[in-house]
Amino acid sequence: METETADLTVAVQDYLKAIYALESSGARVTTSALAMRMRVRAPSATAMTKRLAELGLVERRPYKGVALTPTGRRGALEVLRHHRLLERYLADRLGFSIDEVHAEADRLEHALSEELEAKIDAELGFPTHDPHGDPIPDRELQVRPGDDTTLADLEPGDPALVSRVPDGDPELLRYLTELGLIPGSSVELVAIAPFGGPVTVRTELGEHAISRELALGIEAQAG
Amino acid sequence: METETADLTVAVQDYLKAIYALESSGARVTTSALAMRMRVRAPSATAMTKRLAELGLVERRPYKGVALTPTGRRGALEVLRHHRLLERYLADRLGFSIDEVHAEADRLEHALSEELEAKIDAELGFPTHDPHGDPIPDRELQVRPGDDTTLADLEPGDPALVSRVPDGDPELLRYLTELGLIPGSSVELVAIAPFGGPVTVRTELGEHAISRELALGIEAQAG
DNA sequence: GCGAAGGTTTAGGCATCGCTAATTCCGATT
DNA sequence: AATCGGAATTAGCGATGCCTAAACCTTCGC
Repeated sequence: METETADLTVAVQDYLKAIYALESSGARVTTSALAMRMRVRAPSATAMTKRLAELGLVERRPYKGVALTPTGRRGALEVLRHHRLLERYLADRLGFSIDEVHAEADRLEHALSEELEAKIDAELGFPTHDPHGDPIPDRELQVRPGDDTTLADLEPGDPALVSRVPDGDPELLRYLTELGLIPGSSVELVAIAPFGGPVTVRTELGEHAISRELALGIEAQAG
Repeated sequence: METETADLTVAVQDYLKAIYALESSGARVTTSALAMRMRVRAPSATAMTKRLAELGLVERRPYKGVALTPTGRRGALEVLRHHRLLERYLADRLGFSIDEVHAEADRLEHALSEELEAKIDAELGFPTHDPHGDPIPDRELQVRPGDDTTLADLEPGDPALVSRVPDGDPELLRYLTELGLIPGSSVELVAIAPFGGPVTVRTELGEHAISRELALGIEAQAG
């Protein structure tokens, strides 16, 4: 009897998602990082990593951190697929804006059956990316990697298209919407100030200066 | 600070829904009836009715049963509205069949935000009934009453339209689908056998005999 | 190499929601 | 009116998942 993702509690699924995200960002998955992301105290995170280890979902090294097992990774990707498909659906079919979809999807993702997942996938024409530009794992849970070119990597004057923005912060997403810096928008680098200074870009909505860190969080590709 | 439906736990919302259904069916809401419907043991139901009473959602008379307070009824109707709107949406927009929508909606109803509820409602054109013919409480949580005419109340030869079928039992709903006895189908009473015997009806899919009890569970109106 | 600082874990609790076993209550029958 | 059967409740427990307080480990700076 295999552990089915559907049988995992909501909390377990949320932790898997968080651990996957932390692993993806390259950092070691420490108790404190996990607790921070889950908005939970450290002892709660410790307790949960023990449970995850018992369930065979993570490899746990006390005082060092955790790493997803293949089973754990599969669970995380399943939840991620649900989440991103829902975001795409809410944006395309129900008129939600890019800053609203994340919170809605967080609520719905755990209540999605495999049948509904499949129907939504088909109805949308098997989309590959969510409204923030994050890749949607396919039915085999394969994820296409992004190409990692950020606004700060562009050459001045080269036309490009925004392909990915940070998800999860509605304030930021509303700000980026005002700037015309959401996936699909055309953008052109104007200047990058030295010494880690701001990055100036021109979009359909005008010229804007944004911080270097923000620019590094926005991906774009030539086009 | 009022108790918001959204703050109620999933279990509490499910109990409210069950109590509302039992009250609607006219029966006294006893511990055992509630436990049966919730697929839970009696002591669990007792414990929960205590919690509901503390939350001001039911009036509890030990050894007698419970009755929803106005607040409790509001909570139940809110969940019911979510449930039936979702059923309508799943059937109309995602191609689910009438026997599948109930289980899906049961999972999704607790994860529905007020915003998503409103968008679905508008997208569907403010529907008044779910696919089984059950009325959807409107935004003010008002429920239009059905007119209670069942197949067994028809006069032989009178044309009628099926308006409501029992929800929740997929097997039964597949059977009714095969018979052409789902909401919107035209139907005509052929005969009612005496002594509580079967009821024979003609639908677009032919002539069928069904039990008296089932006929009493299917509503139809002249047309 | 040692000790302080900070991150991690253990210990002990609380809320929710289910269970079984045992007890109590209600009402119907005699 | 007493009794008996079935329904309802109480008692006590387990799993999940959060918390605070206290103890513990690791590591970094000296």
